[in-house]
Amino acid sequence: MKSEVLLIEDNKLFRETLFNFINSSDDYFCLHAFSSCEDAIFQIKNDGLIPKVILLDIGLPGISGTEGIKHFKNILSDVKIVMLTIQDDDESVFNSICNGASGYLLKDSPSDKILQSISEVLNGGAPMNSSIAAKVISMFKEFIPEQKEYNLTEREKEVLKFLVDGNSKKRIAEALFLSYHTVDSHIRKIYEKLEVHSGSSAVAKALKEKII
Amino acid sequence: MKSEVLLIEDNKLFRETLFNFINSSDDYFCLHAFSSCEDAIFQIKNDGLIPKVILLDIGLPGISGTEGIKHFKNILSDVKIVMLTIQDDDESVFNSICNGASGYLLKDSPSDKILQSISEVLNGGAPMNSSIAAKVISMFKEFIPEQKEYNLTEREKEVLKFLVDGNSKKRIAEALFLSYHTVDSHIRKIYEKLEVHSGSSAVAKALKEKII
DNA sequence: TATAAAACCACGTATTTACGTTATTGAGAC
DNA sequence: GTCTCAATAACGTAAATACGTGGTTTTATA
Repeated sequence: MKSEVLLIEDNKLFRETLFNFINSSDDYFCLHAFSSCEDAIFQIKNDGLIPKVILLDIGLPGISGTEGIKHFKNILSDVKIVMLTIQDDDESVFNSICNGASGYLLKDSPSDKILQSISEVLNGGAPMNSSIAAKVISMFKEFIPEQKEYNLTEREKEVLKFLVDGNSKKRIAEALFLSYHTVDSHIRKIYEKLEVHSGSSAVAKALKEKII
Repeated sequence: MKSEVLLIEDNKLFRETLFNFINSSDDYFCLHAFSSCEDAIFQIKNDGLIPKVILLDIGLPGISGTEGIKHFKNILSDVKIVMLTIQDDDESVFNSICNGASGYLLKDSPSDKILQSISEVLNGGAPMNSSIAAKVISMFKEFIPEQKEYNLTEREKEVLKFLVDGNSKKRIAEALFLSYHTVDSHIRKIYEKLEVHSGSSAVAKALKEKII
């Protein structure tokens, strides 16, 4: 049985071309093609459409593609979303990922790529070309701070974890079967090495710099 | 002029096959193929090889591919690295990205994909198949926790920021020209809303869930 | 085998925190 | 026009914290 694909694209020519192309394929059919998220959301809610895949233009008037993802994920929990994008809109690609899009298809992709992408998202993949992938990697890399080395010992890291989890010295001592004083002295060492003077600061540093 | 590609792969058959294949191509040549990072590093340092691209097996004895990236990036600042990988080693893929690899090539990729990947990394892309891309996205998504809504007021968020920066109530009061008691009462509200009972816990929650 | 480092423990104390309770003022909601 | 909530402020206290200063034992490692 063919899987239903839903298309949302404001450019009439592109929409109709893509619509016809998908319907001429062996594996997919496209019952509806909309020019806005609003229209699509309305129809999904009223007619109970349950598409497997949505091809969603990233730059739409009204509710943008990026925003639309959230709505569609909300009303169609299992739907896979492939963004239709042009090169060079990092911010949108990033936000689309955050909102739960699966794939990224350049609007000028050859038509076989389009069917291939649909098939790939249905198999749990995240199709995107290498240039978009490079952007994704570079954007996400900013979220992974490279950690400085504070030369914490294993024990100190262990205690620090407990601190991060909000435990008091007393509780840590109990959990590790140690005297309160020992925990206290470990924490002093931690403060010294991290150059802080309070538990909160230690926790902040541990989390910000991914020490733990 | 052909671009030099360096190959590091411990499986003899695969190494030689790939070596010959690349050398039969129009655009690239492979002067050297090594079976370990150690060998490659030694030769690069001694013979002054300056490859443009390194095809690097992820699972190598001795210095692993993942670790090797750091060495190669160190001695060859402009080199692009494409990892040769088998499916299902999330951890390695993730670490490779962190260490600066650009592309990911499945070992069973068709040979034209190999040349295409080399060309793509040389053009700044990050070639990878959709299944690896899906893994990359899901791994990185863990670094972007979606924030719950705790309904902190602007003032409370402001105070929380100061807490995260390691300030005591007294200092916060001074900084915001407030009475100690006011700050204290803001912090109580924050604790209540975040459901915590200490500054450390509030800081941890603020950072972990990107409230701030 | 010296010797450094880590892990363990203790006493004391000034300071800070967490939290119970109460209260005034102003802005926006209904 | 009342009512809720944010923001401000205060008093008190038990508990926890940060840190000075001391010590022992174990474990690498030079």
